[in-house]
Amino acid sequence: MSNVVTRFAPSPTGHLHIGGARTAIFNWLLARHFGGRFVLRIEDTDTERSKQEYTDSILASMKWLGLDWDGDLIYQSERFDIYNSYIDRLLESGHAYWCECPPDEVEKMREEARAKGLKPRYNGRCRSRDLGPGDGRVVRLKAPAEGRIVFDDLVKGTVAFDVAELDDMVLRRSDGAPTYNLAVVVDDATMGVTHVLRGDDHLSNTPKQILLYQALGFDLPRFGHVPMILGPDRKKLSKRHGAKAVIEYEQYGLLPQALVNYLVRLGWSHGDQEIFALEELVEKFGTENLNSSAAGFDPDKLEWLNGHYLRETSPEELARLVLPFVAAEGFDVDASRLAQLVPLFRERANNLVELARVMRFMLVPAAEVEYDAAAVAKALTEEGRRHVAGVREALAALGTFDREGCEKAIHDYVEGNGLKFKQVAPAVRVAVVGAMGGPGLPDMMALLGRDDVLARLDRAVAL
RNA sequence: UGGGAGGUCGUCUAACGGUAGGACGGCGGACUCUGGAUCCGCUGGUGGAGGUUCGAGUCCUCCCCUCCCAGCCA
Repeated sequence: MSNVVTRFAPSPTGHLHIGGARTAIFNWLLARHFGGRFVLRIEDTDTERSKQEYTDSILASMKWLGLDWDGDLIYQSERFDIYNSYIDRLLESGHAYWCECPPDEVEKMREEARAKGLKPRYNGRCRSRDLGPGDGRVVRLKAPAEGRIVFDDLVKGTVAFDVAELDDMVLRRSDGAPTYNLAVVVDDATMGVTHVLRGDDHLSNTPKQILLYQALGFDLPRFGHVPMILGPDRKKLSKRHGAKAVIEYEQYGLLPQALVNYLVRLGWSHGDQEIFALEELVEKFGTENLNSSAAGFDPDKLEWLNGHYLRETSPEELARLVLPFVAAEGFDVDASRLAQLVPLFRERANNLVELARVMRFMLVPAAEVEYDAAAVAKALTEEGRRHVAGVREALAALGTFDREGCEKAIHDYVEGNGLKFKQVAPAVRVAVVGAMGGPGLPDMMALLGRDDVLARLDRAVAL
């Protein structure tokens, strides 16, 4: 057992989005690569915004992605006593103090600083007043007056901050609840977390947290700050860029391995390789090739990758996966039937919703086939219907109704009438499936069976 | 405004200071029914200006642009 411990610490204030998912994947891979532990911790210290429905959604998405965690799920809201005991220690050792300045007064200090072109922050008014506990009071860190904090970031290299830039952040709110920076330090230290991979929106929090590590006498973990995911236009990612929550990708018919592969490749590389199985990622992943510049989300590449995985999945597995999507279209089909269909149809879809859709004409009875008007106008002319009738007779006479037989029957009609396949096939195709597109005609016929095909051809002739 | 992080084809990502390549996308071709599959080809880039060097995407300086932080949110 390695001593590497990583964690993913989402706040249940929304569904898991791709930025968070990528962070989770990176941490999971690092732990698994080194045979270490991966901890899942729900950071619900903001009791107003945290919701159980989001916790449930996040857990479901983690499971869908295949990111299993070690040990019990941890909720910060259950550990307030622990955090507060550490805050008390900081008070005793002189690293923290009580402050009675209310939020609106602190905001005035910020405005004054802004007016002077300085950083907007708390000005330290209660710092030397030696106040004790009291209603409405908070506890603040007594940050050092001077110095530099330098650390070696796994992604960004050496990063330095001047302590003078930090203010005396709140550690305990006036309602007694601990704040994020205190809780995260206490948790990571007491859980033995060795590596903290997170978004670089927390880069500026790192010097504050290092001050806490030092004041509490904890060993520092290795920090790695991965860039935010942007839109393709390099602006902050939003829905207008096509970004969705993980649960929405699941509903959209994405395969988890495609999303994992795509997100890993968005900020990490292993030479020119694009496709990675999960086991391969576990084997090859490391922090060395994590990219320090922000990447833009590309829905087209994600779509292409998902199509690749659709084609790589076994027919039986794919049938099982697409079954709920077929059911959502209103069809009652068993998985063994779908396992026959999906090898043909997966070439024409890039996600499970599409796969269910492109197969639909194979799932309805002959009498309910919907005809595409443009296709009918183009192919089922009088001449076209004559061809359909002729092919119908050849098919009816077949001894064995299989793919080869169907192909031969069409060819026999074609050659017997001095025609070309392409003069006959479009009409037959529209007659059988109602549209111009789709897999090979003989293949589909064989899967529909003689009676169904003849009924479809008869119906088209009668149009 | 102050602090921090970044900038290679449209997007992702390679390139010991030594030939800027791969993938997706786009365009074209092949595939003797259709084609969202498959195969082949083309297109397309180092933000700008200086400097160091035999040689710079790579090192240095300035300018420009983007992102993040500056809640008693996380």
